[in-house]
Amino acid sequence: MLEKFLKPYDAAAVEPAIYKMWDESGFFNPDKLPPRLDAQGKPAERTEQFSIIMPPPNANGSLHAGHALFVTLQDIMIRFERMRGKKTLWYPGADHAGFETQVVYEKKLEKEGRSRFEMSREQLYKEILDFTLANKSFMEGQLRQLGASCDWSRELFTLDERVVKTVYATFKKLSDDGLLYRGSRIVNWCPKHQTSLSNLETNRTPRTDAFYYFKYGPFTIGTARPETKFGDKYVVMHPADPRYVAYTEGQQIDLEWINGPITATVLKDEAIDMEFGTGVMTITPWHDQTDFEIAKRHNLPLEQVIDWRGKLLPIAGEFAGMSIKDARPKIVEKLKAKDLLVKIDEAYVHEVPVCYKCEREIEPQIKAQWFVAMQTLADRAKEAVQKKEVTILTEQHEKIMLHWLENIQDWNISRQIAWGIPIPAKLCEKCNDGFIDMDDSKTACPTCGGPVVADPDTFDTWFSSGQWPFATLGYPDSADFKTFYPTSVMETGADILFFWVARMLMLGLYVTGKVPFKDVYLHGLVRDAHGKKMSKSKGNVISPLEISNEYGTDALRMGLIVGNTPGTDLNLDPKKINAYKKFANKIWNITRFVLESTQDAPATATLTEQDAAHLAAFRALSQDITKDIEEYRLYMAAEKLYHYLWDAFASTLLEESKPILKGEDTAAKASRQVLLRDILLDSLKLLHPFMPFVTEEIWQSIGTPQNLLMVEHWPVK
RNA sequence: GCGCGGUUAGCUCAGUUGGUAGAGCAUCCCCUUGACGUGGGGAGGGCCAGGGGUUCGAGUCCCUUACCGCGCACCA
Repeated sequence: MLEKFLKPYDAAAVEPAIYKMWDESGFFNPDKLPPRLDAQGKPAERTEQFSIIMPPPNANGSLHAGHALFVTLQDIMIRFERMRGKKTLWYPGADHAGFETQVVYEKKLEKEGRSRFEMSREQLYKEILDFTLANKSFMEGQLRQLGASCDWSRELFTLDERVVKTVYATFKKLSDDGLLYRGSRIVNWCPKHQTSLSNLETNRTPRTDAFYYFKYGPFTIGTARPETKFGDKYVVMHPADPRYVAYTEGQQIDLEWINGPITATVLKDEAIDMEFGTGVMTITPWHDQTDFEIAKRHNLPLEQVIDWRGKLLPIAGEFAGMSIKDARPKIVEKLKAKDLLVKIDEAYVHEVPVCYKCEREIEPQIKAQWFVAMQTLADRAKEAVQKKEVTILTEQHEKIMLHWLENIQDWNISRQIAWGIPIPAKLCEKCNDGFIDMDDSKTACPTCGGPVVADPDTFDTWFSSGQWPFATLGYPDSADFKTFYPTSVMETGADILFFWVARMLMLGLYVTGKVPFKDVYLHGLVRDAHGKKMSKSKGNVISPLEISNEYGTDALRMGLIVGNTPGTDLNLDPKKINAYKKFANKIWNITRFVLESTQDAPATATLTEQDAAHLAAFRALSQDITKDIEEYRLYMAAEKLYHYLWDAFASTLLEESKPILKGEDTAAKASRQVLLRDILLDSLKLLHPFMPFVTEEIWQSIGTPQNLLMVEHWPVK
């Protein structure tokens, strides 16, 4: 009887040593996994592969509960398949997380009273790189604490040269295939962060604003944004609107406007909603998507009214240089003084796009950017989903994905930030054209021969992240790519279904011709005990590392798994974690009892009829659990193990065993001893993917064969 | 506007292909029985949101209503 089982299980004391043992075994690396013993007991090669590419955590902060959840889910899958004899690769990485990290760093600068706009690009890049690399190693330590059995020898950073090369090759391929274009379009401009953003990086928030009605010659126009109206010289109405049949396309009308008399031109366009406002509007093509499209259709001039910082330009006359907020009431005041104000609707509820990071209102601006034409890519991805080349868990998310793919829009992949992969392109200073320059060799514009400068922009992080599965595995030639692509499962948060999963699917299919993963397992958000979203400002953030320290990583993992169905949110309650801490101790004590009771046990025995039935029931349960894991019902498998061990094994079987073990019937006693020992050993195997530390610790202590439990054979064929 | 979910015990949630409901926490009672008091044994508590339908049988499938939530979208 080992001394250590006389004391309660102390997770914090054993976990680091256990992890070290696994790590040093080399078995996280699929190339170093030990051979399997075949039916004849001979070593055999692992022929089937199983691979997961880890969603690379952002190297800009501490791991949060969502990270702990993905580590747990993926580690369970990997450990399960490794024990089942597959060649398992779990590929770890770290994400530079372009915009996200730059925002984090900018906040840090702000606290220090500094600003990115006061430093050179190079300086900013260098500082963020140092910051990121420091965080990266910190974060890796945390992944280890959570038990991640990933292959550290392969770890890749999203700014590593291999990734950049892959990304450049894809950029070039898109261009060669005519799927890439540079164009001046309306982009989502964040005046705080000074960059354009993709549609996914903006949120819409409902707001109540004033809606103004102004006299515009013979018309009354409605607007929520008087500050954009300075250059409005076109007045538009629906061609079928009976109220305005008297006016004809191209008709010119002299009228008094904000800063004096102007000549306005009448346009008819079907984009106008006759029901809205007065059915007449003036257009500001530089700052509105709809207006921009109308302007394009009618070939109208474009003029910027608001600058990149959100201040009015000289076109605004006396209001030039003012912020929107300051200018708006003054403009309205002036129009009122000129008797051009008709009325104000104070309770106009609409939704305005805001930057998803700073929540500042997005200012639509026209800017030349690189765009990827998405329709072809999306069509292929849609086909892959419909033909089940890739299976998305859950069906609900599959529908959401298809819906998104069907309504795909072109993707602006340029960002005006320093922290990212530079776009390998040059811009002409004369004709403003942009062109790809992969080897940085072009010195003149191929269109007009003008002088060129390097494109100062970087790629949207998701453009490179979208290529992560084949970038990590070394497309097209490496052995890893040939062995492990397509990967088995992509396990990630449902919240990045479009940002990441859809892009990986589209780009993976486009570049490699194959889906990047066969199954997609999406997890929901980890919320606090009451279902509230965790946030620093609410003060309800639960740190997985603290939980792990207090209750043990195994308990944390169980708390994250039991009751957590794919695609739905999970409430993390420390009380629940505590229940699984007790469970770890329960297993510890079960072991103690079995060890004490089986010291004089024979190696084998003929099972009594009753014991054979117990064993059969356990075998049936083991098969059930195996099937549950295969079909991604990890929550069911974990709960079944919990109940079997606590209720069936400990409370019932062990209690029932006490008289038998003390009894006179030696055959019955031997049978029961063998039964208890065998079930315990197999239970440890079944439980290992879920609670790797306590099971390995016990395995090492009672050590039948001196192997790591991590690479033992799964007890179900 | 279009699309997608949820509504099960006091609280937070499970319930795999339809076969008369489960967990954790909370509540109440009993137990210093040598594996474990981080325990053991037991109890209470649910017309599974309302209504309709399919079925021998529905929490589970279909329709509908109400409430809550989420995603997408260029209404000035």
